[in-house]
Amino acid sequence: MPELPDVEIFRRLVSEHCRGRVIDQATVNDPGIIEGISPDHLERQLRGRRIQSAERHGKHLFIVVESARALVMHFGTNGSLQLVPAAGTVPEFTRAELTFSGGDGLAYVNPRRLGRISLCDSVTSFVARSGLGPDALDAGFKVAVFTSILGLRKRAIKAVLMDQKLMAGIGNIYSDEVLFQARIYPGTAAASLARETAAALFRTMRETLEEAIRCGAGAEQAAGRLPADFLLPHRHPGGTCPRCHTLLATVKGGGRTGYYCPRCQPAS
DNA sequence: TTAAGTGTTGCTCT
DNA sequence: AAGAGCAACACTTA
Repeated sequence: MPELPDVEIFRRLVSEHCRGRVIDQATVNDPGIIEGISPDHLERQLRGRRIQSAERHGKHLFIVVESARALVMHFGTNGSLQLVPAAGTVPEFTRAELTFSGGDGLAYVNPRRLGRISLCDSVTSFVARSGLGPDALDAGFKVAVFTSILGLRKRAIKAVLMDQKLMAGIGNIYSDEVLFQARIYPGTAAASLARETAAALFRTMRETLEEAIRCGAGAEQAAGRLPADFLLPHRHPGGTCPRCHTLLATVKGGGRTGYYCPRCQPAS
């Protein structure tokens, strides 16, 4: 679930509720979730430090602390971030937790343990080291860059949108959503899209992601608040197109299933 | 009860 | 060398 819009919601949660707070204690409940640093070391690095800001690049969340280092979080397939009130108990599957001086805290919850937490020196160095492409929603990511990325690829447009090394933030769910909104068949070779079609896709991609964020993204309860023409709530076996009610079709690729409307997104 | 499914990594094969 | 396909990771839900 956590793709760009979902992680952006987490970022705003941290920015609104944790910025300026002093980390009283960092607790690692599951050492398997921590990468490149010992839980002990991580706890020592964070204790007593103030949270400066929350940033995001693609599906990665960065909680920047005053030492100028940042806690990097990836949520895997179903992780989330939840505020824990001072008197509250931590949610099930909490793998790590930050406790603030007021007694309340922030829980990193991840049932399937597919996510990762690490520490980095800066967002830019982490992004460079990981080889991540530009954030799909970054203001500096211009349409000309997008079209040139597509123009070089013979792969399916869906695979290109999901490739974090080409651009960061879009996964299986939102690649389906974006292509549905743009009315493009997911298996279309990226390079075969006309320049104007690619430019329109770029705009649709940004609008769709922004709209998802506006609606609260991710969480199941947000599904009801999404625009009526969103594919997301319908992308399951037996689901029908929110526009023309045609039975949705699926396309396999990269070990996952893509949903699309065979009528609105015909294969050319 | 079996299988699919959200993402990433790393490996093999073409 | 790009790109396709697969298994692995752990667990829930249909």
